[in-house]
Formats: sequence, structure tokens, C-alpha cells
Amino acid sequence: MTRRLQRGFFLKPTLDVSKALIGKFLIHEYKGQKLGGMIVETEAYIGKKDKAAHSYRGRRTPRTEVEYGAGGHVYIYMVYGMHYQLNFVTAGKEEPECVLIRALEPVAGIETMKKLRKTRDLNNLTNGPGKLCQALHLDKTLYGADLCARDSKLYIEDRGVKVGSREIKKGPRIGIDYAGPYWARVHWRFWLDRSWSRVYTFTKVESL
DNA sequence: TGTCCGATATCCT
DNA sequence: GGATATCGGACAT
Repeated sequence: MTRRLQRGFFLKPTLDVSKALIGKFLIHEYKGQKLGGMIVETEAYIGKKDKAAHSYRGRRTPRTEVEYGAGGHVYIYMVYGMHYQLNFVTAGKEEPECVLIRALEPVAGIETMKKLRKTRDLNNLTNGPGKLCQALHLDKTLYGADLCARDSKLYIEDRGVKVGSREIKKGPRIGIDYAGPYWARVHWRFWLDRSWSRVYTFTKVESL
């Protein structure tokens, strides 16, 4: 049984949504072909109080605007001038919270994704937030897109994969040292322990 | 208008 | 493990 996630899925506490997304399938229909895979790593950004979030203390700019709207919309932006980062808006209106998608296990359209990524290495295809955007051809044009719209080219599927809570590991988020020791340490990153993504994860943790 | 620097990836040694 | 590519948002001037 496969079904697309509907609005209600995203209108919940952001940490819950971050964990619930593990094991779901992110699909982008690009040039008539499905590209995507199973979500295996996420991070929560809980606006207002979270110093690591773009919407810290309610910062509201053209970039963060979509975070103040309804859950289930896409917040995507560029970092370091060359990588995109895919996020989903969560929680209620006026609460600027979101989930960053950090890694997938590639499942659909693998050959096309290899071309987009210019690599033959399956283990290097979607194991990072910038990499998965390149593999699925996600860019600024998707800013504000509605994952729950009937005609959306980007959506999340529940394909019936069961993930036990014990299989979900958690740890500090990546690359946010600027947020100070407290926010850099909260365990708001989640990953599927059975996935190869743990290799990526553990490497990064060692370097913290 | 100008400056700073980031929720990274890659290539090199 | 270290350098560096390369854009544009945020905020100060």
C-alpha cells in the first residue's frame, strides 16, 4: 500500500515529524520520470527559540517567509553559493519550524540521478543535503511548493515501511557551530540506524 | 552599495 | 585532513 502524505502529517510537533519522515519516500517527478528514495536522515529547526534556525527570534524575510505559512510546503535555499538544502515546513501557522532532509537511500530513477550527480557511486548519490538536491534536480523553483497538492511534482509517499523507534538514532546537528554550544548540541538530528547513512553520520560526528 | 559568511561538496595530498 | 569554489541573504553603511 502506497499513499501520499497529506497535510495533517506536517501539522504536528516538528521533532515528531522529523522522526516520522524516516522511512518515508521522497519523490520528484522530473521530465516525466520519478527520482527519489527513502528518507534516512533529518534535522529539526524549531524557529523562534532555535539559534541555529534562519527564523530564530521570529526573523521574517523573503527567504524565511514560507516557514510562517502552512505545514507541508517546501522551504529550499542555497548555501555556499553552490548547494541547495531541502526543508519541509511543519507545525502550525506563524510557527516558523521545518525539517531539513539530510539523506536518502536512492530507490527511483537511479541511473538519471547518477548522471545528474556525475558519479557512478551509489553510496555517494544522496548521502548529504546538497547531494540529494542535485540528484533529484531540486532548486529554487520549488520554493513554496505544496507537497500535498494533487498535481505536485514533489511529494512524500508512505510505502508501508515500518521503522521501529529503536531503529532511529539521534545526535547533534551538523555544521551549526555558529549557534553556540547549547544549540549546536541538542539532539535534533535523526537517522535510520540500519542505513549506510550511519557511515556518513558517524564520520561527521567524529569531526565535531 | 558593501561586506560578511553560511544547515556543503569536492578535489588534492 | 585541508584548501577552495562561488552565490546571495542579511544587515550595516
